[in-house]
Amino acid sequence: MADMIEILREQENMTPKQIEIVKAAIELISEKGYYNTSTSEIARRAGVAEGTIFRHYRTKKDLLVTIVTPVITSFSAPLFAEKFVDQVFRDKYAHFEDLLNAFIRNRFEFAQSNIPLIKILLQELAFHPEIQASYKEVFSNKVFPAFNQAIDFYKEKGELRDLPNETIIRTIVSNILGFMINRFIIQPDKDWDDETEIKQTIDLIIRGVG
Amino acid sequence: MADMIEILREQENMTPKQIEIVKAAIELISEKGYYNTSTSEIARRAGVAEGTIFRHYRTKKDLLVTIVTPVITSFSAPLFAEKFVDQVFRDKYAHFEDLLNAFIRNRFEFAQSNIPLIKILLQELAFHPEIQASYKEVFSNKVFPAFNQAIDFYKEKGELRDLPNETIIRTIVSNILGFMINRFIIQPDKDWDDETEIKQTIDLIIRGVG
Amino acid sequence: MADMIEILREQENMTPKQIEIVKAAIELISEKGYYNTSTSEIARRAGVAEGTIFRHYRTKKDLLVTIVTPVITSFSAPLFAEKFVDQVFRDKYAHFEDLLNAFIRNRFEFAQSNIPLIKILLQELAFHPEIQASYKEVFSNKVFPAFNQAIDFYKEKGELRDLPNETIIRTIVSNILGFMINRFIIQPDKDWDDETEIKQTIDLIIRGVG
Amino acid sequence: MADMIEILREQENMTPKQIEIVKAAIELISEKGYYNTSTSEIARRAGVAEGTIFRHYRTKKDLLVTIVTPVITSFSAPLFAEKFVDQVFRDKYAHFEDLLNAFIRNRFEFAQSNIPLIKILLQELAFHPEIQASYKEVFSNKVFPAFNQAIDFYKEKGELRDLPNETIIRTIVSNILGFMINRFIIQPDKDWDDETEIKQTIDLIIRGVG
DNA sequence: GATGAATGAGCCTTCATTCAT
DNA sequence: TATGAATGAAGGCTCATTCAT
Repeated sequence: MADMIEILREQENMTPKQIEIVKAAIELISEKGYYNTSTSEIARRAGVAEGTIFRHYRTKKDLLVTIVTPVITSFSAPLFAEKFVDQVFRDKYAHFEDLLNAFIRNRFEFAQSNIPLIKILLQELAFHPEIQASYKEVFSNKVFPAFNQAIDFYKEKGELRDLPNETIIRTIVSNILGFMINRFIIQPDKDWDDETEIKQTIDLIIRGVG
Repeated sequence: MADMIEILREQENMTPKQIEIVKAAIELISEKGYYNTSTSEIARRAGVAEGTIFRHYRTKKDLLVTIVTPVITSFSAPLFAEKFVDQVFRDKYAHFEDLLNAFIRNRFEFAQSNIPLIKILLQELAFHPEIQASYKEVFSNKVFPAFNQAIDFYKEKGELRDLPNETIIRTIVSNILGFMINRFIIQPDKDWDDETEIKQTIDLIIRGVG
Repeated sequence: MADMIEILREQENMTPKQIEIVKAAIELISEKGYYNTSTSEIARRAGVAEGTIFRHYRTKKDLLVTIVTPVITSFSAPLFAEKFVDQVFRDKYAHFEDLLNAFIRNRFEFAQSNIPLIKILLQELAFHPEIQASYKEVFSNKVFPAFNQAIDFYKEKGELRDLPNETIIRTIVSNILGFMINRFIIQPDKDWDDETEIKQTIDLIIRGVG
Repeated sequence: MADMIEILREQENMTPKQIEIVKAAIELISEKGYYNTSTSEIARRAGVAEGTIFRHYRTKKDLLVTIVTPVITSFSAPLFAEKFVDQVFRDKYAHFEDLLNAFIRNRFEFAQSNIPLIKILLQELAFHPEIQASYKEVFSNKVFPAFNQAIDFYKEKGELRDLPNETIIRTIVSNILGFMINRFIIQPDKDWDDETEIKQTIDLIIRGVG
């Protein structure tokens, strides 16, 4: 799983100093939150002058948005891929459970590689309208439609109960996020048996909506 | 369902000005977050002098903790009641589903009456060690043990599958919170059919763990 | 040696609450200084409401002045007494040394009974024009004239060298204060042999100016 | 006599703004005292923004300590010099009176060049434990030992009476400080004949302890 | 007279942002 | 492009003083 910072670097053509700034910001903000992290602290940890931050990012909020926006996209990445729906329909995933299985494992690995970024996203989403807007746009234009199509597909195959799609999505997302938040944020140090937990999570969802 | 502010007033014997302060703080902090809300703004909205806040709460953080701590307790209130476990064992809830049904409806009403407070709790939990400590204490000493006993009880009756209790609890909590966060925070203005949603949530949980 | 607070009580006709206020103020201000002592703290230690202080003293500064002013007078008290100069001239003190001896012992005892008050006077004199004015008035109208007459008297008797009176006074005061400040403020816990120290102080002054 | 601010500038490598801040702080604090001087006032007089003060000094107290600490050292400077005791023993000062003479004149000039700083030291010593600690350390490790050696030396030469060293030191310090406080602080505007006053002060000390 | 809740001016301090070098 | 000293608005908090009870 490609690291988000790799993605950033390629997408945005970042200089080495910029990379240091972003890395420092991610570390500090994910640990202490946006409002408890000062730009001077970010600069210090990044090994640059405070002014350098503002040469690359107009404001502190700009830096946050730059960091968080791609995460929103990437976290839902599989659902974006044109081929995602194609694959569903081309029987790449014979059963909904196969799709769910692939989806969870893929998102689990992504989360594992990007814990700090996801912490930031979850924590700051509540406070920054810019982030909310970005999230809503991605969700309603990409995530929801892709999910919708797939769900309709498996409903017709008789693999999903006749529940409102929103309810099914909510159930899937709640169970996955509920697991991951426990796994990576609340009890990261617990001795987890990931394989079993993932299987159980899939099973619980399937029993509910399948 | 008694309003939290009622509870605060009675428990803490608050003066009218104090009530205004707490009300203003809840409104503002739930809307904009703790760090975006200044004490001068709270004072203005409460119709008191800024100094008055500090006569009643030593620090701004103190005010937050005073607001949030009882919510932690109250949100888990049913599980506290000595009689909760008693009731379970005395066959008040013949089936696990009955218990779940009672629990969800009760918590739904509580949430409905205290949306701003619950928003504050969820939003600020990440940033304030004091709140985390308070939450952890309540969870591990009260919520978890009560849940545990009840789950064991219904397991023996064969109504719950042989999953780890933690997994069962996580499933219950994830689905309930997932619903409520959507219902009250993300899409509060949507035209919800609460009765149906609640039934579905219960059903989804029961299918998963039952 | 009558305690200053006794004097205050008699002179000012103070109520019991007032006495408590003044006592608390003296304790706290002498320990921590005027600016580090809040009126709320004084009220608490005095066991009265904060408002009560302002019923008796228009301002906090007023309270300080009320406390300090009589100390200025009392510290120079012997020199005030009409009879002081009389006594000198009526040969009560045959030699300057006798006078000095009586004076130092008397002032030593006074200081010993009123350490906190004298600390306050010395510490706050620098910052409060009101106190300075009071001090200057007493010094130039009472202390200096009385000293002057006595010094002239013993000069004529050939017991004092022909130094400017101001220099003689400064020497006397410097040596006495130098001793007392060490004795009561800088090293109050040292194991002092007061009798010897006093005799030495007298001797040092006499050798200098005698 | 090098001005203290010169010393500060060299020792601490201060920027021009810093020098202005320190100068303004010295002026204001010596006039009105630490607690009557606000940082905004210091900034205004220094011609800098208030924030600039805190870029150079972490707290207001820090600024005070930075100003006062070197004064404690410098005021006792001659006694520090390795050569001071050497000089005494190498007969640079044949008689105690020569030493005292050199010492007083040197300290007189220092005081004259640094009146505001010495006022601050004397005034604030009472209220700031940090300053007290610094003073005590210098006094007990440097001033007292140097004085001690010199006194013992002249005692053996028969030039000082057999008084406790502490008493001799107290007499010297009391008389010198007594003179200087009158000269520079209490009556700075009087028309002083410094030469005569200094000679008299020396004479009074020598008569007392010699 | 006594109370103590309420006031609000003023303080110290932080920090995102600017700009001359 | 990078620096980091300087800025100044804004924030949390203290405390002498007032006043209705």
